[in-house]
Amino acid sequence: MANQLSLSIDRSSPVPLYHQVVQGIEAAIHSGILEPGSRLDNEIDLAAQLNLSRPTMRKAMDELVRAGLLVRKRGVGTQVVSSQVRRPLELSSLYDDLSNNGKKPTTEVLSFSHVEADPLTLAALQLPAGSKVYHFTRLRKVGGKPLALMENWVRDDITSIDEAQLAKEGLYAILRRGGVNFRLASQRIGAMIANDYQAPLLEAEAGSALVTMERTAVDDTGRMVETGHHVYRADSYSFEMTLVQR
Amino acid sequence: MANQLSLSIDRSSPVPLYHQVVQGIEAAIHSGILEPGSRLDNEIDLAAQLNLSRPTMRKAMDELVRAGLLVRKRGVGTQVVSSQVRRPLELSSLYDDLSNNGKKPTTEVLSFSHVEADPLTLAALQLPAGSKVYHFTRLRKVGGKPLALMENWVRDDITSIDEAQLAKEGLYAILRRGGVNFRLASQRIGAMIANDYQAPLLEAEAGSALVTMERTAVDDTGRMVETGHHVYRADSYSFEMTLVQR
DNA sequence: AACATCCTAATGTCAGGACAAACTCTTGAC
DNA sequence: GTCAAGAGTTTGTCCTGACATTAGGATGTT
Repeated sequence: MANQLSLSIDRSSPVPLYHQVVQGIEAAIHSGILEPGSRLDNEIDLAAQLNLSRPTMRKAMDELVRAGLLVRKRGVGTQVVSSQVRRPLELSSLYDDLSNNGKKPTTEVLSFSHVEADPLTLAALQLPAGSKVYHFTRLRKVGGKPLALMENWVRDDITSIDEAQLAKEGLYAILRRGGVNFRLASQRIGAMIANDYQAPLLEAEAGSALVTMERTAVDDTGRMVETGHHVYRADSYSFEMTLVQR
Repeated sequence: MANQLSLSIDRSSPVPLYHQVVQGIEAAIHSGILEPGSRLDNEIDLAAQLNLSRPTMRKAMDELVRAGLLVRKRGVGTQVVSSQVRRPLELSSLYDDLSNNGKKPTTEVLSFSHVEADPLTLAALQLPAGSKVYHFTRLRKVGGKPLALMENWVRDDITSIDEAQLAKEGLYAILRRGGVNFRLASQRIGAMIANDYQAPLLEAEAGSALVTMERTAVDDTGRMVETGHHVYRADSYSFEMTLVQR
């Protein structure tokens, strides 16, 4: 049952070999060369076809299994999963998500200040008393229609932020350029009713449904970098994700 | 900087060695033996201390990094992450989540039928025309208070389901006992306003906010097993999750 | 024809080694 | 005193090899 998925591996590339394999198989699945449900060759043959060792091949397949694209069964083989699934929720900003989907988001900075953090923010970011933070609220629109109302607090000892930057690009892009390597974020998603402040800004009726998200992001040194409270129009936004059993 | 985390590895156990290490370190972190921010010994020493090879040790640490408990940096070492983060959203049912938190959920079956699937359900579960499915709605309460209203469709060629079972335990427990090995699920979380049907059942006022979730679950053979539409009282439920950068 | 048993194929686990790349700290030069 | 070069440490990648475990088909027996 040969399944020639003619990938090419570039051994002089700085991209690790197993990651090249991941990208190759991912592309083959998304382009339809590998159909949902079809079986792959066994690991040993695949490794031999690409002149790789089995551990390297396995590491690549491990990632694809984790991502939910492949399913392995001992004694049987490896199959392309029935597809129709989305990528897992990524550690990215709304701005990135929209840009990647070809949309053109615009940002309106409603307020911006550099102030001493209130006790709740100190706790959320685990900062010592008296620390200053950036505090700002933004309104994000897509195609002229309001989508999200975002309030954020960011520690100020990483990179400086100004209002003009925030209007031009996403918060995460600014922070990444400031040297922040995000590692993880914990977030909570819920719902609420639009209040009298939110409704007109989002051009929604008072009493309509909003999706709420609270998030705190941590960088690779363990610092809490950013915390925020966002609300989205429920008729225009929802969170999609894929859960993988481990 | 020795960091004796006296784990014991049982080589005669059927549990893989790397998984024993994962459990051991996980326990050490949760019990506070390994404090947040503390550095672990390097991989080679750790492997030697436990009489393991480096690849085995690395595989264990890979899992912990993926789970967000550890952070590695080349040339520097491995640290316990600042903690305070929750476990990732698991592929589990509401019933399991509540039971694990010590709550005592009760389930009321509002409707139950075994019927031909409508076109939307056929598409969601990728079934051939004319297939029959179980269709039921349930109301879940905790401490006597309504929390969730759940409508589900389940394919009928896996295991039989009856009303009495659904009142006693969670859907996923029934399916797992029927031989289903869940692999992944894709879900969408959003918000809506309680309508006249939902509000009285959830003992909420009409017009109050609800969290909505739509989910389709896939087993290890690639079959779409179950799809459902759930709504939760926004004042009693929200989705918490940890996102890990990869 | 039905059933239990063996065999094969595939993934799962584990070992040991080698070199590359990145970060830190020290040392040295200016 | 400041900056740059280098050494050492630690993780990242990749290889070869071996055996265990499981699923499913083939085989043989009753």
